[in-house]
Amino acid sequence: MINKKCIIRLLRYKNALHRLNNLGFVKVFSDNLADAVGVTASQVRKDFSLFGICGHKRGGYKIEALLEKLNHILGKNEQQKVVIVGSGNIGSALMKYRGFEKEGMKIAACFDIDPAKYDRKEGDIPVLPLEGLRDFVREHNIKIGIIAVPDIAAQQVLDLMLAAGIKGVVNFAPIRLRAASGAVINNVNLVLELETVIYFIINGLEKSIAEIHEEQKS
Amino acid sequence: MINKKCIIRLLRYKNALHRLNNLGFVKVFSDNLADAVGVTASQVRKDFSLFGICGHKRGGYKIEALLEKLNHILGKNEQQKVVIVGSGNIGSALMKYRGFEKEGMKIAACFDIDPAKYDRKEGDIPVLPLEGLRDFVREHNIKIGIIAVPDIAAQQVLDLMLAAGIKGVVNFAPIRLRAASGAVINNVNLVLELETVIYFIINGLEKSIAEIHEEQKS
DNA sequence: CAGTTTTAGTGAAAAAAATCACAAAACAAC
DNA sequence: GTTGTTTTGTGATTTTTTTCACTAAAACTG
Repeated sequence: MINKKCIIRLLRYKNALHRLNNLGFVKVFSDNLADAVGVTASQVRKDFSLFGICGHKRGGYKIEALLEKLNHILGKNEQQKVVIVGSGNIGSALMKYRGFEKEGMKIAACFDIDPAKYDRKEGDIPVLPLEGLRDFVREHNIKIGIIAVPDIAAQQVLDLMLAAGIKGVVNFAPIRLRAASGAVINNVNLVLELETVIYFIINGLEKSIAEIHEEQKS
Repeated sequence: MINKKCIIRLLRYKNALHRLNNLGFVKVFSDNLADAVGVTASQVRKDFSLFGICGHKRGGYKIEALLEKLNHILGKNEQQKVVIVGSGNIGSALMKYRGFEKEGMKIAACFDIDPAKYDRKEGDIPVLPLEGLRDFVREHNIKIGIIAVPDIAAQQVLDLMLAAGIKGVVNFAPIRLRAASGAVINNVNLVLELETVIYFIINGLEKSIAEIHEEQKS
């Protein structure tokens, strides 16, 4: 009964709660959260019920307490270190993107095969030769990697990562990578995200579908 | 019975077929495709069945014919023009990303409020003042937009886009935007993609979940 | 304090999605 | 041309996910 989709919704609730919290709100009702995340109020309550989270009849949920519970369920936020492989467009955008830090993730380094990309300047996130991946990952005990290389190289990079000891990967190459047993792979295909929207628009299905909602991970 | 998820799978099949085609293959079996896309062979056949696509018993599917049928169902590939709003990390990465062109999409222009970002050099994708969005969209009859601005500005940008006549949006700001009726919004939350992987790793659920697979669009 | 309203919590029901299982067609081998 | 094998196509079944419908607690109202 407790499944991927449910976990993903919990993560979304958490994010939404964060935002509400920063805005100074103290409590929420199931339908506020539902709204923020794009599901029904029933769904929110059922999800919480599944994890034994309970609020107050007529009083909703205390945001702070709720966040605490969610953090507990989702695994407390010790900062996770992440490496990126591929310092092209997407890789370097992710390197510079501030959003990860905010949520307690740190990009420890980026790796590339192109010496022109190398960067060891103090203050920058280092861009290092791919050969160093294995040692770096081991030394820093890194579990999570991001693949931002062309599709042709993606499988090879994945193999390297897994060999180095990485356990979870977000793959931005437009090819589905398969998880070896014991690893988690989340394939994110940017082109597909756009194509999906295009499909619904050119086929005039706007009416029927206000929201496309799905996730793809592996 | 014909739903979003199914459409998304069709798009994936199409992408996979493209790849196989380029590799010189001429026919596929349902299980090849299943493999490439990460579903079961039954699923592939059922999806095809739903759209009246049929192959040859024992002979599988001719890739070329299949692609043609899929293109027909998914709306023939006339090149779609797209605008981006936000010329920051993600926006400029997407601008430079070659993957869109390959699939018949063209980034017509990018818009920003920061004059330092403006770029009208011949050969580059132009980066223009946000004020010009409305006219540009109308003039070029653009239906699809990408939001790559900070969360705080996202809703405002969406409103602008919709007012200009854009019908479908991919939103990279880490906040869920709601579709006005008649519009399609696909929220892509990069941080969440990473968080999801982290969750499954730190909770040691690798065994149970080889693949996280879902999409979220709105 | 009795009545009214609001909102959580949850088992039951419904809907949606995926899988199974098997018939039918196509081809191969002999 | 009979037998055996492979692979599609699809109705039936199962599983999963979502929604419904109702109870009960809490908080207001006057």
